Amino acid sequence: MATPANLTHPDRADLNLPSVLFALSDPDRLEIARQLRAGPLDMAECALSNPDMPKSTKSHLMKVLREAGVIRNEANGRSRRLTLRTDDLEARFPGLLAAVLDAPSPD
Amino acid sequence: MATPANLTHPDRADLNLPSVLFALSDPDRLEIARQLRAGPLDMAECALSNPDMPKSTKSHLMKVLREAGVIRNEANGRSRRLTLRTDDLEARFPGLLAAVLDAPSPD
DNA sequence: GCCACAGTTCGACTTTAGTTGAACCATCTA
DNA sequence: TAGATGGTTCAACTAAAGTCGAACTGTGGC
Repeated sequence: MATPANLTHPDRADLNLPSVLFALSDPDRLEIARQLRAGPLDMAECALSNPDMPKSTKSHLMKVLREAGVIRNEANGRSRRLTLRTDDLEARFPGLLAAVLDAPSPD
Repeated sequence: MATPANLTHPDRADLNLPSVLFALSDPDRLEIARQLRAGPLDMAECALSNPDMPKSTKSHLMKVLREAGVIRNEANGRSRRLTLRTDDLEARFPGLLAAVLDAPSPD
């Protein structure tokens, strides 16, 4: 199996619209994407609605975003560097990311 | 219960981003939204990937789109008139609908 | 080396979403 | 007003997604 240190990421050409929309259709995952808009963050810096969320659950959220191609998740010392795949998403789905992240939510 | 003839639709102000993204994250539902882009259609005119889909399943797809506020579903004689809520979506989530419907999909 | 740390993965479980036949409800037509 | 038509709703089931403790892995500090 893939070692935890080397996670797989879909190629830009393989980004799939339904998967991206699904990944962003969860309030927690959407919030993560919004936080990453200003630049990469280490995983521990990513604040969620529920600060007591178990790390396995948080890791799962990241997995869904990563497998959809919304974020990159790379080893960074003992931590994890999370990066929004802005360029890839813009190239494949022009205007989509901005429209989603700029949209009012929850209200 | 609400009679089949009078379905409820969320107000523009109540449109919720995660619900809209979720509704559009299914290939069949996305396809329906795309078909409605050119203008309203009667339900029977809406062609799906699987032409043998049971009507209860098709009705369910419409329900998800309607409850998310993506489409209107109104009585039209013995049929149903489906309308994309373009203006409401644009007002609440500017650029989102166009970005989604213009995006390449499945490839 | 050993240990603490930050995160991933696994496995079992709960929850939510999708699927479908059957019953039902309006509407149109004869 | 009876029957056919086009759809919704219900109920029961299947499938998929979320949750989270426990075990595991790579890294850094001592």
